[in-house]
Amino acid sequence: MSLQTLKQQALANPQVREEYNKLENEFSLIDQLLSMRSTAGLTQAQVAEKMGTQKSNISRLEKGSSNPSWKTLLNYAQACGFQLAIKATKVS
Amino acid sequence: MSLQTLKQQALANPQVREEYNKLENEFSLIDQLLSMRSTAGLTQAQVAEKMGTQKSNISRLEKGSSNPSWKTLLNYAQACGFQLAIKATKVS
DNA sequence: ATTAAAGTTATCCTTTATGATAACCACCAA
DNA sequence: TTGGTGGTTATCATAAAGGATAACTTTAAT
Repeated sequence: MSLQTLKQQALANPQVREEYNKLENEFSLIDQLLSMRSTAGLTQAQVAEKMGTQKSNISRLEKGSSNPSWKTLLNYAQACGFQLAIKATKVS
Repeated sequence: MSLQTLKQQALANPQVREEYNKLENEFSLIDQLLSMRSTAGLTQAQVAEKMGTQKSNISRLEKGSSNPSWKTLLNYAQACGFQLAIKATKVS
């Protein structure tokens, strides 16, 4: 059995799929944060300053070890010169 | 001077515009939550049950008086049968 | 090899989001 | 009018987010 089919079977389980989807979303969230800041050409310290906080907090945010609030996401995006919206897509 | 031009002038101020953008985003967030649940045809109590919480908390969430965490948004979306992503668009 | 800048990690403290419960309002059907 | 359903509000307790500071690692430049 290949890894692919193993993954398929695992994802056939609705419970597993839910967790998987959540993980995917978390990954993409962090990716988006990083990509916003890098295309803005800003350092963590610069973003922190614009947000009125500390660079260590930005690092914590970007390392994915936390669970940011919506307002924090908005502020971060704004500091990087972006506007934010959520995209909801029907699943299953 | 018309209301329109007054608004334009106000929005010409970067600080004002930042706040305005944040508000717009907050509105659209709540709209999306409501729309997810209504297209799913679920009651607050049903969503609450799927999320493992209480209907009063769902109400609080939807009334916009709070600032939900990303995971809370993911859970809510999932309970309504949606997947979530953030869309970042360059501004100004 | 040194230095400086960028990023990471740990810790403490304060604020706030979230869970839980209970009482309430609005509406509609029986 | 009564009962049921969907939604709201208030309050409390607890878990967790976010701010601040400091020490540390990594990386890049000279």
